[in-house]
Amino acid sequence: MTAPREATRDRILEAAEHVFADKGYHDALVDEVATATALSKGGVYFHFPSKEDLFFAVVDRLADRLISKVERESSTQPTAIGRAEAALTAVFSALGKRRRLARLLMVQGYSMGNAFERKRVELFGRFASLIRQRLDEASAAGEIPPVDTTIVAHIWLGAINELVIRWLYSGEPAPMEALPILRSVLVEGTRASHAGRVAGEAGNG
Amino acid sequence: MTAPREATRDRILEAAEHVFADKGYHDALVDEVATATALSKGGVYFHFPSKEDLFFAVVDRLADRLISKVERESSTQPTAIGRAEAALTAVFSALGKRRRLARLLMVQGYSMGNAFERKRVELFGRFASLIRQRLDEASAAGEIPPVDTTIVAHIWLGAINELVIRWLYSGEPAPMEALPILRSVLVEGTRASHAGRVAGEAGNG
DNA sequence: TCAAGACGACCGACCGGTCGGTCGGTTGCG
DNA sequence: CGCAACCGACCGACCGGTCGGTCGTCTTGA
Repeated sequence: MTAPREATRDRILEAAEHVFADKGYHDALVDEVATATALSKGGVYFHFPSKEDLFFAVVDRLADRLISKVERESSTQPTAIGRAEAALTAVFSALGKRRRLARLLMVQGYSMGNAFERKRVELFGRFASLIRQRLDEASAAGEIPPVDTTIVAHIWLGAINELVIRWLYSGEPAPMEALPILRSVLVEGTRASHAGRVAGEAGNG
Repeated sequence: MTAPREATRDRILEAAEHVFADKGYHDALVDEVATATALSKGGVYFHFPSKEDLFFAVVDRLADRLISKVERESSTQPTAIGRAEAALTAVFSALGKRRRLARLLMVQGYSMGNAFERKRVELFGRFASLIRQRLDEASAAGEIPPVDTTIVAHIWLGAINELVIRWLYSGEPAPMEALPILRSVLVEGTRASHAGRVAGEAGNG
């Protein structure tokens, strides 16, 4: 296990994570990643075919970890709405504790330009699904009204996103301070929601 | 009024709006703006000192217009919570009708790199204030609980942001379809919210 | 046992296209 | 004439990606 080959690959990913998080995709130099890995540029290109591939590998790795963590932490709650709320809390506090993770996943990709669109949809789609699945359970269990859970999940995710970015850029409010309000507004709002496509097809996407 | 000087400036801003919205800051070329304005690069640089200044001028111009429009449309409601809801609706549907506006304000700035942070805080802060002011009135009138309206305003704005970006990138759901759910979840959630800094200082931002 | 070759991992100088910005020059209006 | 407005060829820093080469380790076979 961990053949030396994989070990080097991981070191590159680790270094790239730091560099991309600090500088953003565009301003990050492959040479910086190489130096931080104690490798030359050619060495980096031996393991990754392009800067773009390297960036996506970094993002995917972080997203996988975050998603596992959230699934683990939110699975212990007894009620479906409780699991949805736990997922919300887990995503928000994980991002709120690690600036680097948050910067990378929520901000720095855009500097790739329009090539990031696809990845952004996929990435946020995965996060939204985490929440949506729980909301679907809650809806099936009658714990919340039968709204379009995809839209509601994106509303939740968007709220998280904005609070995290604002915290990243301005330092306030501290996530732990904002969390109770976030939870309250979104959970109560979802419980009390009454509009939208109530009947028929909710998941035509 | 509209001295020829200002007229040319406006033509540049108009062209730049298109180019930046399509390509993003980084991938947009000053030469493209010049060509689209039927001007040379030197001509553009006669009116704007740098590409960065030009971009900010475009953003500020659009933000000013959007804010005036929202203020106008949301001021007619009789109740404070009604005005807050109208502001939400106005922002969301304005962005939902004009892809170019939405792309420019919500996405394409990031490709500037970290130099955009400051502007992003300012820009989103202005939009959030639109909502926050109405929430403050609602709070004072006892129409909603005394929560931290700055945080709630950012929750609203974040939800708008995510739904708009998702629509921009994937084409669905159509804003007009999502709006009722958005309104319902956020307004009811704000009405029913109970947690957070209830006492003492709510507006320390 | 050990030279001879093969190979994976890595090096780093270099290439080549790109693009923001400059500047000497031109135009036309008052 | 004089100045504002504009032209467009040119500069030069920048950086992703390439490629011929190196070096240590493994394989082979006599």
